[in-house]
Amino acid sequence: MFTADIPPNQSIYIKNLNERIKKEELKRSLYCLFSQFGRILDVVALKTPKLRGQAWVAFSDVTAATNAVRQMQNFPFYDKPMVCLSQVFLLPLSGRIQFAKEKSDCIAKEEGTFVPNDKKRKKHEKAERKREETQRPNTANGPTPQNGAPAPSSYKPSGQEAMPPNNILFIQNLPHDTTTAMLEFLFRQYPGFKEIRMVAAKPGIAFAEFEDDVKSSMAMRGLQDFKITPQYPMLISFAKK
DNA sequence: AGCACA
Repeated sequence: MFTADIPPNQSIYIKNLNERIKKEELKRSLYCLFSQFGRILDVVALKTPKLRGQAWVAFSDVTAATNAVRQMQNFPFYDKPMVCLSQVFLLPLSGRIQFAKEKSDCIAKEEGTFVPNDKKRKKHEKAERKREETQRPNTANGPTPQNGAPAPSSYKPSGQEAMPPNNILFIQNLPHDTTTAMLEFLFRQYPGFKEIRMVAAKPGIAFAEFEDDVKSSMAMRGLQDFKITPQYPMLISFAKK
């Protein structure tokens, strides 16, 4: 059963996020993290006192949202750093992802049922503005992503899709600052995951080992073309025997 | 802990 009595809908609500992450970074990370479940219409995160550490992700359909809630609940979250994009943030703990209580504005707008609520907005407007004024660059917190001008992706499909099934996957076209932890995060969602191996001397590629080739195939299907950054859809094939 | 979005 899902958390609480909120009926499934297109938007999910996430709480217990690391509050030190800047808003834009958090949104990008969540976008990256959840886009594996379907098309995302909007990610909302505010840093107001009441709303910090929380976020909403609106999907284009409830199936995607349902998968997101279900998968993330089964995820062995506890105390492991959650990694996405070049950002590491503390995970929401297991069970901290639910369906949103109310319809996201972006969805209401698509349906043509959107009605602005001035009262609520006015209140938060003030808080937001105040925050913006007092906000200063925050360098002391957490790792700073090293995203120096990403060279345009220079990958060419290598025809390895045709390799015979293998319990080990070969992953190409990764951003050069991809870490083992990021890939573990992505691949361990799939049953039978064993480990990620990267070679320091060869940036941009990695190996993901599964218990067998049926399980590795599932992960390949699920993560094929997953974009850790927008320019780099990952290219997954079976490793050479 | 905490359910919003001009």
